Amino acid sequence: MLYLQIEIPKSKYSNCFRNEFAIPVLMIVGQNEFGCSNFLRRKRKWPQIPYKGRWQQTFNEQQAMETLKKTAILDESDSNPKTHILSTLINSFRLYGCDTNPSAYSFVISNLAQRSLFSQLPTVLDHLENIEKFETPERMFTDLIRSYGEAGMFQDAIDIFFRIPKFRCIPSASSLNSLLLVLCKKRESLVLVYDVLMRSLEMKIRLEDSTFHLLVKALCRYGKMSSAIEILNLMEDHGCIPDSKMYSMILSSLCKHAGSVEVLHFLEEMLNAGFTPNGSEYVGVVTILVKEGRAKDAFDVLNRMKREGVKPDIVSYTSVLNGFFSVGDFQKGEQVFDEMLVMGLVPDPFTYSVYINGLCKQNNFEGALKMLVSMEEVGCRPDVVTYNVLITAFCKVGDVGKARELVGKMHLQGLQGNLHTYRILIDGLLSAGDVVAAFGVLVEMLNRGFVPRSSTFSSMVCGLCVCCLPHDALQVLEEMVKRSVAPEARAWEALLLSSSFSPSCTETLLDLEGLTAAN
DNA sequence: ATAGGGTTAG
Repeated sequence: MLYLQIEIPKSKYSNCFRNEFAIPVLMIVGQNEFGCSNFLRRKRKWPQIPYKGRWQQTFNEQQAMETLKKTAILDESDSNPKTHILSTLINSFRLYGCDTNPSAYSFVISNLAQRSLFSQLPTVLDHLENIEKFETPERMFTDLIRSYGEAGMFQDAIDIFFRIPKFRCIPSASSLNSLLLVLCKKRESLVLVYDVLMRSLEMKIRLEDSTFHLLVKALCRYGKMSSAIEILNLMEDHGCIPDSKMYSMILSSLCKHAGSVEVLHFLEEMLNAGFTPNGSEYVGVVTILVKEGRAKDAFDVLNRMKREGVKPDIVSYTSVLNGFFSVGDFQKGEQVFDEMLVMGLVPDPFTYSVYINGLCKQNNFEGALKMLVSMEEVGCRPDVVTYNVLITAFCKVGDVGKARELVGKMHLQGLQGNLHTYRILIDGLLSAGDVVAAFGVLVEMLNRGFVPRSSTFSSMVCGLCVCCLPHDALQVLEEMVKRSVAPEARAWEALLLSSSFSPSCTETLLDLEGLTAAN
């Protein structure tokens, strides 16, 4: 049915309806059983025609709702409305001679919640509970619980949930879920979940897959992994079946929040349940094994992937490669690298950085530089990390000349150094005793907005003092204080010693020390 | 289908 609202002059038809507003009259157009003219002619006969009674009742209820909504809107602009919205609700429906209905209460409750007028809710709810006779739709409570949650009123959310039966409504998993979602929003309210679940079971609410799903999701988010697994195992008792998504969530979260033992154990459980992790979930497993120095086990997982029909990608190979190199098993690393190529995988800058780092660790600098050239030859552009790896290696062996050369090469390729580049280079130059060059790089670093570590700053101060440049040293110290980096004791000592000949320096120094102490 | 997941330093 298509409805069209038009305004009819009040004087002519004001007896149609008991409405003090300008009355919008519903004209029915298109296909309907009344027709426009019938509608107006038969208006007085409606009460006598029983089969049209329902239509009229609906119509009156609509009119009452309109009045209620209009008044509510008027009240919204009024900062201090005179009447309680419950009175408006009752009056609007009384005006049209019809009974209040669930939609009216839904409107009033969501209206109050939207306007954060929670203090008015108890009156409305009491009336709904004690005076009304209709069965309240559960939807009203799920919405209200969500609103309480958004307002941080967790206890009210809990209270209304347990009060649902008093409103002639049988609570199901949907209102339980809405309450659980509220309680899972904050870590502190998680402790209330258990009690709510127990009481829900007493109320004979049937837990659904969705209930377990949201609980597992929340527990994973907070890293409460043993609880998440416990919930997963509880599902069967309630006639629910975990899906692959839940296993995936737990596996990925375990990689973040637990150790490799738990991860491997759960991986077995997941596979036994008939679910296969996807590529990135496997990467997580490989990565945690590598992080714990279990390169061999990581490699086993790689082979496990192949057996499960998941092709290991460049990321998992790079991780395993890194695993073998970081435990010093270079032979196995080389083997993995070759296997990766055989598998048709194309190394990317990550892979090359790891590989070059491995070569450097073996002191094979020639090989590392060759690798840099060959990656470029195959069209893989080295990135900042690739250069940082090489710069670190050359700084470590004291070849700062080569390190600076690499920085130059990097710049030529349009690559800017990052925070690490500067830290590595300055530390390297200072260890090599090239204080002046280090000072130059430090100035550039500060100009680019990077903040050196306290140790770098302090070494710089000491270095400048040794070179009899106390004024520059003092300047560096000032820059530190400006950036809230606390100087190490050796920096103060070096400066105090070297500035003992210059009273003005000492004065500035004491001021700075006071400033630092105040911080 | 996509991206992101994997690298240095400490």
